[in-house]
Amino acid sequence: EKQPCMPTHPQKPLIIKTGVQFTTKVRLLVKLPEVDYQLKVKTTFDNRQFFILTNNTKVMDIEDYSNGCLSVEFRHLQLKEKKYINGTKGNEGLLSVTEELHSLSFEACFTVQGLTIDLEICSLPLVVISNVSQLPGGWASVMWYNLLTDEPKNLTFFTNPPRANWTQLSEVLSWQFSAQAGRGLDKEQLTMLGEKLLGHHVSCSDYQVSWSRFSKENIPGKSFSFWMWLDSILELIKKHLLPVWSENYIMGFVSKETERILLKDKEPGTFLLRFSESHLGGITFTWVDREDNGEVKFNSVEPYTKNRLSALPFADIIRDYKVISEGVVKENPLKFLYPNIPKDEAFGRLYNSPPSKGETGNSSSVISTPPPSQSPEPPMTPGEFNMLNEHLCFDIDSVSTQTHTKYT
Amino acid sequence: EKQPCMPTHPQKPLIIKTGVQFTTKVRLLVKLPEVDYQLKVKTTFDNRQFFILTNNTKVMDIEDYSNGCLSVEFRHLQLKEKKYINGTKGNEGLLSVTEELHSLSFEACFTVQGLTIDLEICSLPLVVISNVSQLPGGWASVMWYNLLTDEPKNLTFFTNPPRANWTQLSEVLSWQFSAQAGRGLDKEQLTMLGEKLLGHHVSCSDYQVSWSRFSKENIPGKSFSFWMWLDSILELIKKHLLPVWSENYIMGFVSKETERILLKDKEPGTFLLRFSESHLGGITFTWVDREDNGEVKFNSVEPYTKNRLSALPFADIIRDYKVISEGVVKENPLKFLYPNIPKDEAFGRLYNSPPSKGETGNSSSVISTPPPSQSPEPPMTPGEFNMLNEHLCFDIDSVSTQTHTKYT
DNA sequence: ACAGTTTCCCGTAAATGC
DNA sequence: TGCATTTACGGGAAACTG
Repeated sequence: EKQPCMPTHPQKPLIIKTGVQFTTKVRLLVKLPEVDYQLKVKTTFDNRQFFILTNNTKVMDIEDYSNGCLSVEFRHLQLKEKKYINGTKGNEGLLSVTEELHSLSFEACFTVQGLTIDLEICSLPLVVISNVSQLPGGWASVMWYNLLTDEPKNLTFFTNPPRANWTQLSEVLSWQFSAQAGRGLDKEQLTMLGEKLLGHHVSCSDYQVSWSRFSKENIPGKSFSFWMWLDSILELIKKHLLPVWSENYIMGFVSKETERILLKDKEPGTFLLRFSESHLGGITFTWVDREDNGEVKFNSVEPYTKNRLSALPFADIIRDYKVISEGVVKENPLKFLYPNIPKDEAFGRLYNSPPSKGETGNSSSVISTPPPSQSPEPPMTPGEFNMLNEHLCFDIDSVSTQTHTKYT
Repeated sequence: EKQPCMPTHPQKPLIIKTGVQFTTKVRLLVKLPEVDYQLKVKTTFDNRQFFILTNNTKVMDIEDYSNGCLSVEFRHLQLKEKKYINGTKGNEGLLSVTEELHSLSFEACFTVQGLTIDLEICSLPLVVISNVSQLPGGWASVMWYNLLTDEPKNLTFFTNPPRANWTQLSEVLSWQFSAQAGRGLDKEQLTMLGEKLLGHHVSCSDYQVSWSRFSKENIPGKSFSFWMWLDSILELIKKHLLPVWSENYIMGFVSKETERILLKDKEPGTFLLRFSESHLGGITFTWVDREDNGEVKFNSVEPYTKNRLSALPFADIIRDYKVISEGVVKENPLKFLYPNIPKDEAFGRLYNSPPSKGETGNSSSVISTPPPSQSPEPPMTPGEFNMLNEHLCFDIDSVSTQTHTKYT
């Protein structure tokens, strides 16, 4: 048999894609008095809509490392959709796929001292998707559930999802960046996000955000929701901007107005990096310049998307950027990363390829001090997050209402 | 049932990837006297190594358009490898996967006028692969087989594959470019290829090329074979250079020496486009320049690969190319496409995006006359090629030795 | 250890279904 | 018809296997 094959989407547990292998583990916390026969556990999925393609029964084993408690790990489980479920779908058609919550159940039956014990336990709510394009939507659901309820198993949560306080939500968002991209969001960045989501109410009081506003309805004038937009940025960072982001060189979330306010009094050639608000997964830079008549001028480039960034890393783009106007090539207009860090001091050690053939650009390796990192407390702590990441992990006796005991 | 889902790799018939759907069709050319019952056909694959996952039995139908002859089209067929075939693999382990030839068989049995007729027919040799990365190798096999034998079914062809005359082979190669990229190869291009493959013997006589030299052994000093290299170029053209190639603006196959001979007496700024010989799927340009002291100088860029070309189309790269040396930006050094076509006249109408922000570059749309196209006769004509492309198509009575008749 | 081969699965495009 | 969802499969990478 094969070995590792981690669960689906290592960064996003509790989301299972049909046809893709996942792993789950059950541990029996109560110590059974001398169960000398093999304790079989059976996993089943949901009620109607999906089923487990692969072998779903295994025998519990003593965990070698810990104190002899029994556990089973199911590997290579795979979900498939049931076809022809007499007409209607399992869940009411009002919810989107990523709002439908499912659960994995584990059953075991054994006899101790004349008692037949029937254990059943089921997982936290799971989201099932059929394509990775549904992953952001699924993850939005997991976050919302996690943030707003303590119920271990409320599969109808999204029929009437509660609102979230912006304070709580912003912590979750910062945590996403922290856990996935190595650096959370600071107050200013969160303020911009809050205003984007709620208008300028944020400052007044602790406003509430609806589920729909967060991840279902489109941002006015755009063709994507707030979360889709934010997640596209997270993905861009993960794939192409990790060092630049974790060094805190990307201000990222700044409105155009704020950007101008920040830049206008700065040295010409001062620039900052921000994420595109009009396109998914784009990053751009804006620099300030002074006209001959002394007037302040702002310039930006078309956002760079993953396509362009996979051809040339962002740091190199910054190093090599040139403006050519009216047939004259000017020198690189990017001089100081806001507020006033000389470009090469900030990006020097992030440059990758040598400057493109015959290019200017100083690639000396000035080492910049990594700025101090600090993170707020999130609703889901990084420890919890990591644990979830490890496996979908359940402890049988922790959900005691699920344990039925009957007498022989 | 679903509809189109063409066979695997539309451009490369006779290659089937496991787990990917393909289509095949059988037609009964003899007109049967009044067969009033349903004529069932069964498809089977090979003997040992693979099997057809999906439904493999269908009833023949009268083709609506033609003259009432019977045919079946199998759709959504899928191949899967048989596991545990008692120790050894089906074919001797000496051959690589792409050299193992397989066949699809069709069987039908019916009774006419007291005779039980047992029809069996089988396909041309097929190559089975498990990953698209094996496609070039598989296609090499198909070409070699097609070029060097007329036997309809010699599954052991590659245990001792014959050599090919360079004259024949070069026609096949040109045909690949013609069929897949819209323009074949001219004499000069083929000469360069011949020399690459055989050293400088080509000119002397009609040299023979071994199968191994063509697609198995690496080019000296490289980590890929001749065909892998050539096919990587074909793929690059198909994906990123189609218009430029079909307009004949890519000389492509020129040795560095020839390149210098061609360019040295030309106007400074004359450039030509050639494919990288050191890396798979790369294209570069070389231009001639004159130093202050009058000495001729040649410059080239690092090859552009699919990654870079998917970020910016090649024509735009040529338009926007600038050299920056010692802090001074010079104007675009590319002036005339060899021999003497003004750059914008050649590429003008192929420019895509507007020149990058504040860029020079004349994007006026000068229409260039498409150069006359001429193609040599190939071993496999384009008509034949297209027919193969349509479906794997067999006519039952065309392989009469496969028809067994027995009496009741 | 390693090369040839297969498996895995993301991400895009196309097909399907509602 | 249009949108939500699923299926298809190329392509890169990891896993497997002799």
